[in-house]
Amino acid sequence: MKDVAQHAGVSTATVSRVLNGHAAPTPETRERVLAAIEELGYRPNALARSLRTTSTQTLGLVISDLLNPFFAEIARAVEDEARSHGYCVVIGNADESAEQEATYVRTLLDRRVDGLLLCPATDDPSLVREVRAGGVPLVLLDRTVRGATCPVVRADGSEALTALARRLVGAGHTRIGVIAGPPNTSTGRERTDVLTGALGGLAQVVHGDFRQESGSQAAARLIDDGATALVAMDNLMGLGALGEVRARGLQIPHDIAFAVFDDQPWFPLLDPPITVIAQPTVEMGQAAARSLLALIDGRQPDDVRLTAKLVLRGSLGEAEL
Amino acid sequence: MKDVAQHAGVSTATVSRVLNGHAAPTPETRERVLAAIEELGYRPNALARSLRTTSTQTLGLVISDLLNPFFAEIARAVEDEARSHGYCVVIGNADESAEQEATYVRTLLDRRVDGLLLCPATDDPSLVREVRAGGVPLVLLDRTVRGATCPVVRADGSEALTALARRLVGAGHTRIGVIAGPPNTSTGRERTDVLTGALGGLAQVVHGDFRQESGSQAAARLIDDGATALVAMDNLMGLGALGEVRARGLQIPHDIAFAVFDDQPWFPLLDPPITVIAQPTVEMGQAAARSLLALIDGRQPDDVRLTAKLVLRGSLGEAEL
DNA sequence: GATACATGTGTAATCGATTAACTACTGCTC
DNA sequence: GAGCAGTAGTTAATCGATTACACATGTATC
Repeated sequence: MKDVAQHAGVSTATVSRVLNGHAAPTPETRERVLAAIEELGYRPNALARSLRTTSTQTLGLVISDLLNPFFAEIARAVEDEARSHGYCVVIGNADESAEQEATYVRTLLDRRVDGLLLCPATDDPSLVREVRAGGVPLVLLDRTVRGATCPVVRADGSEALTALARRLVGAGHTRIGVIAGPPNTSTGRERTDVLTGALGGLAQVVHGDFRQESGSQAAARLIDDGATALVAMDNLMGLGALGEVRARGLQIPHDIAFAVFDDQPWFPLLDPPITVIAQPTVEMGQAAARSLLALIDGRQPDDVRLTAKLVLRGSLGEAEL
Repeated sequence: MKDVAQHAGVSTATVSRVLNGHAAPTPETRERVLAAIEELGYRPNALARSLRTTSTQTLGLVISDLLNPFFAEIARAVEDEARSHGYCVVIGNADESAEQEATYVRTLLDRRVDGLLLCPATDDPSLVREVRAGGVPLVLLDRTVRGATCPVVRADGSEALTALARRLVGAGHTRIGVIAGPPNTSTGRERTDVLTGALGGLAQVVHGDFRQESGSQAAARLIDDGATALVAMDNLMGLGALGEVRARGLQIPHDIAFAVFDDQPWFPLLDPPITVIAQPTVEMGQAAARSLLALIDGRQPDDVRLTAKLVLRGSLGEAEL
């Protein structure tokens, strides 16, 4: 910057003013400064600027698992929304580990992100408290924590799950295997509660960890126990469960009915296409980004609750009639 | 930091030394400082530190498309490798747009990342030159550019593609549809060149843009033209093509043989499972991160060329016998 | 011609860390 | 007891920007 100033025969203050679009500098001065910038290929140091202004124009996004397309889609939506408001997004991948999540959150705070989006790995509120104590704007995404004191953006699957349960029961299934998420996550618990509640005593629940491998194992146990229908509570466990079904040579829906929470582009390609509960991922990402930007802006956004939808495709068999 | 110093009855210099593990401070002083840090909940400002040390302990990673699981896997691997060396990764999503790619690269440079990993959207070398001019360590990943002057990490699919071609020709296919990537990307061009070369005059090429929609369209045209085999040059176009095949009610492999460049966890679930050329994504990400860290360390890493493998699963029909 | 006021620019403090250079103290040797 | 070495800690410069305040100049007013 000093070089630019010297080159243009002005002070660094003037260069800064030109850079920040202040009213002060003469058109002619501005011209000279811009020419010098161009000539020297100068680019301002964002670190120094942020240090001075205490604003980084950056949002932190800590997600549970980058390999999970559900979160990848969300990340993508957050990023688009943030960019359109002049913000950058730094993505942290917690890998469903509370420890790694905490590490990432602290790293992002140390780098002074202007706000933080968090998909909590567990419903333990201590990390959230820590962030709040630092005074950094925080929005929770997809999952919440006990006694959350910040805006939450998530999808409500109750209606869809209830409809799904009604169909399964109506079709005469009496042993319905539920591949549930971890009970220490809000989504894991709530989805399972709603579904088992709606199924009366017909549900058998096995908890997985939102990963493919646990889906296969859970499916194996449930099938062994005589389940005639399987519902996986997220797409990765669904993938694993499908593998197990396939490995055993079972036919969907003839031998077993099948549904998954979360849609994926390839579900329609299976034979039969898989019935899912689709979450509005793009809207979730957008809403979360918008809430966070509002918070940064000093406003107090409301919680956002979007609706997940049951998409019937055939893998439930006669339950879809 | 001043507060901590005051609280512990020492100067900021001493606090800094404790923080950075210098030898100087007495165990007793260290104890007092740590206590003060704990008590005040002090966390050092990474911006200020980076400004002073000119090191951010951050790598930039600009990928073509975050929604493409191929890149998501790579991102994940890069992140893991970087973290194990104490580095953070900032991911930028270029969305297959050269313009957005350039914007992101500049943003990351402005934030003074210690090094940059780039999956170039096109083979235009100007952006690479710009980065090199700034003296920032740079490694290209998956794709290269014309006259690249920096280490490149990629997967070589020549052998696998040649083997694939041999099988298709051997099985008597004479109209083989190739859904190619954009000709202005190195991977798009090279894969297509190798495959069409190995197929002699039997290939019909339609170019897509590495996205799902273009895969469907290309497949539609190729099927209309009488192709009896389809090869998609990346997983998203493969997804699109599969949708088109399915929409037309064609049976794989009876009506049409099918193969895809890139493996995906759900390919084995289809009926028949899809034959693919699998790239070692994790190794690519690791190697790229390692090369970049070496470069940052002042060493000169060699280009890395990993090998993609043909995985036969049944979607080629008799070509797999 | 003195006074007031607007306008464009420069000076220097500041953000929060790191670190070279310096000072003060302790203990040892001759 | 002077001289020296070694250790622990302080002072102050520095990184590269922003911005309050001061200053100089030009114009309008009486």
